[in-house]
Amino acid sequence: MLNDRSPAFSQDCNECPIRHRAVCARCETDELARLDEIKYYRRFEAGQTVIWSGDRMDFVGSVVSGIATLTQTMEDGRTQMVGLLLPSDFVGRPGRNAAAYDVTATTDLVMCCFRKTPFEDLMNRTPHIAQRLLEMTLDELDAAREWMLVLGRKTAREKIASLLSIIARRDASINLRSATGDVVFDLPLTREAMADYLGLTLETVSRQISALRKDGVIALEGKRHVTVPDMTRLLEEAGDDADGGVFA
Amino acid sequence: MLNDRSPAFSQDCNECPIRHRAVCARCETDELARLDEIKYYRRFEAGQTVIWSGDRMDFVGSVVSGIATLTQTMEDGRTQMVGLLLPSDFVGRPGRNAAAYDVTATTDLVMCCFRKTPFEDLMNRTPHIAQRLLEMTLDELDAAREWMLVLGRKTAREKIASLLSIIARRDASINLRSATGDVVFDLPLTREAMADYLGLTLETVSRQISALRKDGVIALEGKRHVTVPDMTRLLEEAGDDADGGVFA
DNA sequence: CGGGGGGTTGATCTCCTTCAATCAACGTGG
DNA sequence: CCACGTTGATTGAAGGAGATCAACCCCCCG
Repeated sequence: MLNDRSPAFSQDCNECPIRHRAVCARCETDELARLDEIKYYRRFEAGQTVIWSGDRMDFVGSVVSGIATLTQTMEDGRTQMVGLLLPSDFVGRPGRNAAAYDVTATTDLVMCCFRKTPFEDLMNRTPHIAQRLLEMTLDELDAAREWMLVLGRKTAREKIASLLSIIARRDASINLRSATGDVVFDLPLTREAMADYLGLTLETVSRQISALRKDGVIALEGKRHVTVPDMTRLLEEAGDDADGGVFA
Repeated sequence: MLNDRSPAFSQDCNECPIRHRAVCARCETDELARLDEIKYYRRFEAGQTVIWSGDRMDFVGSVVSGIATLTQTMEDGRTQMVGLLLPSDFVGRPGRNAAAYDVTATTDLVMCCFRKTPFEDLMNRTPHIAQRLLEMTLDELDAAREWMLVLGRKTAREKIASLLSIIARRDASINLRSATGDVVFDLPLTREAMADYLGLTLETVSRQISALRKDGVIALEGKRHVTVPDMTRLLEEAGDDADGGVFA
């Protein structure tokens, strides 16, 4: 049961915060109207499972607000996060009946869902949707490949720095730079989730974050609130080219 | 310069070995004709670079025969393979001008290339191409995510077993099972390329292959020719569910 | 014959995991 | 209000999987 404090979201596409970035981004008014007919909102509390790998999936949808993760689990319990879903990201695969991964809400989550079969039909008749979905899927593929470099070749310290860079960059548009020019954000993940993301143990994550703090690369208030005094320095620590990005 | 032994491939789509699996898989005769107008074949020798990351890319295309790799490199030289391109796989991203990865031929390679701008135009007018490309991209994304689990959470031995399983499975359709039911194939990669694939060093690759041989999981003739007496055993070693696959 | 590319094997080192104790923040019930 | 349990995080000590450095082999080719 959701708590009473959750705001009553408008489901009007015109007021939708992800209107211009989600699968529906390129849709015209009439196309939007047809999507509207098959859509419904769903809410999940932090920690709740959206769907289990292998489960029948009768919807696809977009993250409207909050954060969700895609994870894979081996029989012996080892888990690896394979996707981090932020607002506007798409969940589900047209043409597939069962979920391929566990999807979990890591914060309170609102999703705009479409019944799968009608969505598939509509997609086949609406190039604007298919085009946008292709574009988004190609972006995700690039992100996954970037991530493969992180997982395969970076040290624990570089992995942490990479993750912090990604989070900082991802909501850079929305986000806060303090008056002094520092980059400031909250970690949306627990240490354990970060470990699952990076292929590490939560202890190593904790140690490396402490190390980055001691070395002045980041500052922490509480466990989650991060300040980056020098973004270039953080990018160097990540082993990335320290240029060309939003923060150059 | 290509050697004289390379066969003179027909460029007739009707005789194309990847006709039913590549981007053009769903095309009707007339659509195929239009693709034919903007296509040309290119050949590369084993070891040759198809394109460097960052280079201008004025074509996209399909692998017709041979194997290519997608790799990413850090400034200090660490490299990670992020894609393995087999016949029918697609190279390049519509809408992007520069290559995002190094593409290298690991065997002699034949590609069916399309001039990029005309291809993009055609794609926008031909849902059959866009649909197929979406499907292929989603498959690649799944493969990349599978790979992330391998990179992030598996041991060196499991990584090798996983790679062998993938190779065995990938050309299972084409491939050879000996009279005794053994699965038999040739490794298309050097030890170093395997290491770049798996986020290991080539020494570790060599050791783990030797270990699997000593333990009877695989048999080797020469360095590259592999026999798998018991596919289920190999899948167990890979840490995968030992069922549901082609070899079940 | 020499040389080089690809591969194997050995010895040592190190970074990360594993196991474990401790802590802070928070909620709950007596 | 305080004891208690829980959850998320930090820190320490010990061990191990894989990296690193190095020697050597095999085979092909000029």
